[in-house]
Amino acid sequence: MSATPASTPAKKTAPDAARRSERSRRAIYDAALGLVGEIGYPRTTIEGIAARAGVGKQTIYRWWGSKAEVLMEAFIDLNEQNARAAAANHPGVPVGASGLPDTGDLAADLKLVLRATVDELQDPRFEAPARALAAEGLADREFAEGFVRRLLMPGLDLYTARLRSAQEAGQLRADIDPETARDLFVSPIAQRWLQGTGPLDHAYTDRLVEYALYGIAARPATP
Amino acid sequence: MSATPASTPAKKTAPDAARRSERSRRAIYDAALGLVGEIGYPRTTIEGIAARAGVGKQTIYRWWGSKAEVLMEAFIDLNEQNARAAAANHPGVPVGASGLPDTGDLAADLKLVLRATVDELQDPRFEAPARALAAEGLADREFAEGFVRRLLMPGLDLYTARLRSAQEAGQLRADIDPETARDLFVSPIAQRWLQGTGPLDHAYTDRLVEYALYGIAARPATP
Amino acid sequence: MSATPASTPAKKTAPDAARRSERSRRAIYDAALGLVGEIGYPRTTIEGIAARAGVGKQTIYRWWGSKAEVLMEAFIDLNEQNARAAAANHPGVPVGASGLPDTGDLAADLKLVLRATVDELQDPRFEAPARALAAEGLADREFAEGFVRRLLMPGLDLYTARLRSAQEAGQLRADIDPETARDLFVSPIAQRWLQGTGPLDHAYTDRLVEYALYGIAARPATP
Amino acid sequence: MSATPASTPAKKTAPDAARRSERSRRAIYDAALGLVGEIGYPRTTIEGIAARAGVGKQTIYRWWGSKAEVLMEAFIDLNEQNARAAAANHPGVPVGASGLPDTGDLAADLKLVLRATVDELQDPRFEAPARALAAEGLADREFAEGFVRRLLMPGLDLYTARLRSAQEAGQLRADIDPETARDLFVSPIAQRWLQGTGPLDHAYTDRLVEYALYGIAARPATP
DNA sequence: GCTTAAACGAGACGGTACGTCATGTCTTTGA
DNA sequence: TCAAAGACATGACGTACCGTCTCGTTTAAGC
Repeated sequence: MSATPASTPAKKTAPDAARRSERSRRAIYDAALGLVGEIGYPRTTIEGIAARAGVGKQTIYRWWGSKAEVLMEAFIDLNEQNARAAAANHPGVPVGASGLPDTGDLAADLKLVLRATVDELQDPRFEAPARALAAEGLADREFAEGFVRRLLMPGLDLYTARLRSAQEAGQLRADIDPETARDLFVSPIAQRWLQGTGPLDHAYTDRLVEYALYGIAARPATP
Repeated sequence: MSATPASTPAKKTAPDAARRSERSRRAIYDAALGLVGEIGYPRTTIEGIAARAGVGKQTIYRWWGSKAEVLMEAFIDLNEQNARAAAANHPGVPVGASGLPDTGDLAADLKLVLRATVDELQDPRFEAPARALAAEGLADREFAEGFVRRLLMPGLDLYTARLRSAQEAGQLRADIDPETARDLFVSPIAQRWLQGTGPLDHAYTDRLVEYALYGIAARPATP
Repeated sequence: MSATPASTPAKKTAPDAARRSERSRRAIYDAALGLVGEIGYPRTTIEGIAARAGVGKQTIYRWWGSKAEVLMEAFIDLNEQNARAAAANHPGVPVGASGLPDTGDLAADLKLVLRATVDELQDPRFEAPARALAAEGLADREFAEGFVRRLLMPGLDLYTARLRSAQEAGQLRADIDPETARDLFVSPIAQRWLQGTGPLDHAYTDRLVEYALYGIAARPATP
Repeated sequence: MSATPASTPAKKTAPDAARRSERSRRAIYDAALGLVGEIGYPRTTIEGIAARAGVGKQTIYRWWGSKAEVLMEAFIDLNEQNARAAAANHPGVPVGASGLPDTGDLAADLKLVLRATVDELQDPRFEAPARALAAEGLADREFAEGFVRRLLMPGLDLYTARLRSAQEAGQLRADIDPETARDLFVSPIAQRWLQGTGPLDHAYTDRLVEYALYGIAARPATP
C-alpha cells in the first residue's frame, strides 16, 4: 500500500519520495477535505489548503499536479480509512468472492447493496468531495480516466462480479452482458445523484431491481 | 400570457430588456460556444468571450450572472436553432404526440431514438458545451436545477411520454412507473457519456432496450 | 455679459443655447457643488452629478467638456450669487475704483483685505471646489489658463490696482512693478493655502504686509 | 510593553521588506517617471506602470497605496540620485552650514539660488512629476502632508536657515520671522510655477529679492 | 393651436482601469 | 537540507465610470 512508486509525476527532478513528510501529507488531506466540505470545491484553493495545513504551497505542487489530484488522493485515503474501520467493526459479514453479499437471492442482495450505496452517496462527508471529483472529471478527460479507474471502477466491478456469479448460478440469462446489466441498476442511481433528475431513495432502487430483472414489457397472457 | 411579470429577482436595478442589443446577444452566444469548443470551458473566460464578441464585459454581467449562465443560454439557443432547422428540413416526419416516433413497435422506436441520441451526444459541436454545463451543475446545485429543468427534462419527458403511450397501448406492464422505466434506457447512456465508464455505441443501446424490456433474469423453462 | 457667441465649442452641431433648460443647469451646479463638498472631487463623477441632478448624462456632455468645467462654472455661479448677496447686504461700503478699500492708509487696507481673503479661503463651502479646480489646473495647462483668467486674475487684479493707486499717491516707490509687489502679499497666502507649508492666520498676513512694505533687511543705523 | 513595537500599521499582513526585489523597485520608478513624462500623470495608470516595468500589478499594490505614492518615491529617488551626481561633480563648492551659498552677501546669494531654483522648476524632467505630486496634494490632505514633509520642506528649510544665518550676522532685522521672510521669496515663485499667474524668469526673482529685502514702500526723504 | 424639431431623462453600449485574488515559479530563511 | 514562508509575473475577476449612442418624452418655436 505504500506510495505508488511508478506514478511519480517527475517534472524537473523527481522529488525523493522516501524523504516525504507523512505529517504534511496527512495535514494536506485533512485541509483539502475540510475546505471542500465547508466552503465547496470551487472556492477551495491550493493556497487555502496550504495555509490550513500549515504547509508551504511548494510542498503541494511538489507532490500533486492540481487541486483535483490532491482531493482525489485525499478522498481515496478517506475511503481506505473508512473501509478499514468498517472491516474492523463488522468482522464476520459473509460476502461472496465478489465482495458483495451473495446469499443466492440476487434480487434481495442487489436491493440491499443498492440501498446502502444510496445512503452512502448521500452522506455529507462523501458527497462534497465525490461530486467535486466527478465534476472535475467532466472537464478534464485525463483526470476522468484516473477517477474512473481508481475510484469508480473498483466499486462497479463488484456489481459486475456479483452478476457474473449469478449468471453462473443460472439466475441470469446466459446471453446477458454483465456490464450492460450492471448499468441498468447503477447508472440510474448515478444520474439521479449526479444531476438530480429525480428522487433517490430506497423505493426507487427497489423498483430498479424489479424492472431490470423481470423487464418492463407486458407479458403475453399465459392462458 | 404568463410573461413572468412577478419573477423579477432584480439585483441592483433590473436592466431594461426592451433596449437590449440583439446583435450583442448573438455575438456573445457565438463567442461563448466558439471558445468552449476551441479551448475548453475552464480556459474560457468572461473577458475572452467579451473580447471575441467585441462587447464590453459589463454587457455580459448586465444580462448574465456567470459564464455558466451565458453558456447555458447559448447552448439552448443553439439547440433551438438546430431544432428549427431540422423541422424545416424534414417537414413530414410522423411522430406521436409525445414528439418521439410512435410506430407501435416500442422496442424499435426506442432503439432508433437512443441511437440518434448517442450520435448527437458525440457530435463535437454539442459535446463540449454540454459536458461543461453538466460539470457546472455538479458544482452548483442551483445551476443544476435550471440545467435539468431547461435542458435535460424536456428531452427526458419525451421518453416518459412515449413509455406512457406504450403503457396505454398495453405494451408495458400497467404497474410500471414510467420515469423509473425511462431511466433504465437513458441513465446508462448518460453515465457512459458523462463518466466514460464504458463504450457508448449502438450495440450498447440496443442491448439496453432488450434487457430493460424483457428483463435479465433467467426465465423459468416454459414446459 | 451675455453668452459668448464666438466660443461655441461646436463639436458635431452646436446645441441651441436658447432652448437650454435653466432648471437642469441649476440642478447640475447644485449637484456638482454638493457632491464635491460631501465626497470630494476625485470621487465625484459625472454619472453621480447627473443622477443627483435628475438629469441625463448627455445633458452634461452637451454643455460641458469635463467635470472640471462643470465645477468651474458652478463655482463661478456660486461666487456671483455670493457677490450679489454681499452687495445687497452692504450697499454703502466705500471702495476705491479698484474695488478694494482705499482709505489712503495702504498698510491698513491691505491687512484688512488679506485677513478677509484668508477667512474666505478657509470657508468650507469655498475650499473644496476651489482646491479641486486648482488641482485640475495643475494637471491640465489649458484648463489652468481658463481657471486663472476667469477666477484667479479678477481677484488678483484688485490688488494690482490698489497698489497702482498707492503708487500714484506716492506711497509706493515709483520703480516698483505692481504685479511683482502684489505677489509679495498674495503668493505666500496662496502657497500656504494650496500646500499647507505653514499656518495661515491673521498674524501671518499682517506680518507679510509689514515685511513687504518696509523690507526685511537691517537698516543702517541712523545716527 | 506596548505592542506594535514600531510603526507597523499593517493592513492585511505587512510584506517582508527584506525580501523585496530591488530590481522591480527600480523598474517601477523608471516606468512611473517615464510615463508621467510621456503621457502625463492623469493618463498614467498603475496597470501601465506595471506593464512597462515588467512587473505584476500586485507588486505595486504590495508596496504602495496609490500611483501618487509610487510617483512620490520615484521622484524622491530621482532627486537623491541627482543630488549625489551633483555632489560628485562639484566636490568643492563652498556652502554655508545651511546648504545654500553663504558668501556674506545675502542679496547676491538669494538671487543666485532663486535663479537656479527657477531653472530647475522648468527642467522638463522635473516639471511633470512635480506638478503631478502637487496636484495630488491638493486633492488629498494626507498625501499633501507627506509631500510637504518629504519633498517641499527640506528645500524650504535651506532658505530659512540661510535667513537665520543672515539674521545672526546682523543683515536682517532681528524681529523678523524667518519663515515668513522666506515665503516672500519662495511663494511668489511657487505660485507662478503652480498656477501660471505670470512669467517666471530671472528678472522676476531678482526683483523679488530687491523688494523683499528693502521694502516697496516709498522712503521718507532723508534730508 | 398644431406641428415639428430640439433638448431632455434614461440607460445600454464598447471600453479602460480599478483593486483583489489565485495561479504556479522562484528565492530567502530558519530549524 | 529541506520545507515554511512568501515575493514574484501573470492573468481573470467583478465593479465603476468613461464618453457615445439610441430610445421615447417633454417642451418651446414657428407656422
